[in-house]
Parts: sequence; C-alpha cells; structure tokens
Amino acid sequence: MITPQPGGAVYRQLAELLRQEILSGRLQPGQKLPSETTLVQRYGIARETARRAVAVLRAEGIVGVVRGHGVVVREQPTIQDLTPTSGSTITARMPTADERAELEVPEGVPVIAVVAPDGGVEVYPAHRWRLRWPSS
Amino acid sequence: MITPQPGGAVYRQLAELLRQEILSGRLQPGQKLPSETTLVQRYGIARETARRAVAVLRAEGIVGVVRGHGVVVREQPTIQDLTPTSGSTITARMPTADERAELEVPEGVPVIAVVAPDGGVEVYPAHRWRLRWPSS
DNA sequence: CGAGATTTGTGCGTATGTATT
DNA sequence: AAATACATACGCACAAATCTC
Repeated sequence: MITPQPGGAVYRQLAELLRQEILSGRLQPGQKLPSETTLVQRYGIARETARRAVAVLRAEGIVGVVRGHGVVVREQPTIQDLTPTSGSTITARMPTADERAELEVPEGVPVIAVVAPDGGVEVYPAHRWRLRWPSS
Repeated sequence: MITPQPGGAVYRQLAELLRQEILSGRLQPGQKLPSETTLVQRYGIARETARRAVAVLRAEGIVGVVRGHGVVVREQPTIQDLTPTSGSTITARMPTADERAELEVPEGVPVIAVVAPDGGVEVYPAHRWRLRWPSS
C-alpha cells in the first residue's frame, strides 16, 4: 500500500518504483508492465492514480502503450548517425501531432530539427538518430 | 458545448482549440489561459476533461502552469548557440526527473546531450540552446 | 468466423490539499 | 482571512482495441 508522503504524491512514488524495475533490468524491453487493474489491487490505489504513474513513464519515453494489450517497456532502437552540412542550425523539441504521425515518433520522444544554410528543414526522430560532430 | 466525435475525443478537440488560440496569437506569451473552472462552464465538460486538454499543451511545452495562479502561454526564451568539440556525439531525449529540477527544464522540453570524445557528458535544455554547425 | 475476457481510453462526479493572490 | 486556481485521489460507467478460444 502506497500512501501520500510529504515528499511525493502516490502516483510519483509508483512511477519511480516502476522506473526502477525497468532501469534495473527486472523488466526487460518488450515485456509488459503490470496492468492497471493489477496495480490498483496490488497497491490499494485508484485506477486514475495508476494511470497517472504510467503517464509519467510515457512522457519520459521509456514505455509505450498498446490499447487493448498493455504497457510495454520500449526497445532501444538502432541509432543511426547523422552529419549535417556545414552552416546548419540544429534544435531539439517535441514533435507536433502531425510529425508524430508522419515520422512514427513514439510518445515522449523529441525530434531533431536541422536547418540548412539554404533554409531547408529536416526533422529526425531523436530515438533513432544522433548527430556526429566531425573529428576535424 | 463540445461533444465526442468519431475523429477526436473532447479533450483533444479542446486542446486543439486552445493550441490555435496560442499559435494564431490571440493568446500571447505571458497571458493566462481560461481557468479550468471557466473551461468547464464554457464548454459543458468535466474538470478532468479540461485538465486533460491542458495536459496535452503542457506535454508539448507551449504552456506552463503556475500553481495558485493559472496556466500561462510560455515565453519564447532567448536561444544561445552551442558548438561542441570535434568528435562529439549529440543526442536528444526527454530529461530525467533529476535533470528537470537541476537544469530547470520546463515540462515538455527535451534536453540535448553532448558526449565529448573523452567521454564527458554535458546536458543542455533544448528550449534555450541550439547547435551551430560551423560554416567551416 | 464470432464470443468473451482483458486492457487501455474517455468522461463524469466528488472530496480534499496546497499555493497564490 | 478569504477567494481563486491548480494538484491529488477516490469512485463509477461505458467505449474501443486486442487477444484467446
């Protein structure tokens, strides 16, 4: 049973608890988290509270949700390298709803926006791309 | 009165409505959004639903909440340029809870992580920093 | 193919706590 | 002190997606 503490709301405590399950490896990528109903019974909390805890992990991008199936620990996707042209400006931000759909960006994952000197903009999901700064 | 549509839940419709208010400039940075109570009365919805709509905008990083005051359209902070050392690797992701507090990263704002060739890691809030690729 | 169980999504209501004005 | 506004937590009901048999 989790009870409200001065330092942390119940849903934050539960989120931290689940986060540690994942980071410690007790919950592996691809595995499902306990269902909302299970969390409700196990910790004696309301469903809203359990959902809020899961929402925290979703916002952090470490779990994904499949409706009618469950909450799954996210796989670490293959990272590809990206080297912009000289004179580019790079920013990171959360995607718009359109970009999320277009680029298949999961919840809680930002995008990398590369603005070339000619003004052209390219957007990359940050969970699959990283930038390499040339060694010279 | 907003009613559920096949295409969109009520809270999503309301989020889109508020988003347009902001993007169109009718709600300027620094201005407050209508309070939850106002939204409830104006659109004939439950408070939970109104909160959920606001939560969408918070996750997108376009509004911030000041407890006891209201929900405020976020200012566009001054952007500073950042040029990593040669051979660095740069990734973007959502911050951990600790980083959020440490770096004062608002909700819905990713961080830029720069890994130098020597392994040292530096983390920058993406709403205040961008990368400049030297023109050479 | 369908039926039912499971699981998350959405919406509503209520109550109380905390921070600001 | 009082009013305002968001935060947290509980409850209920039905919808929609997925899976199993």
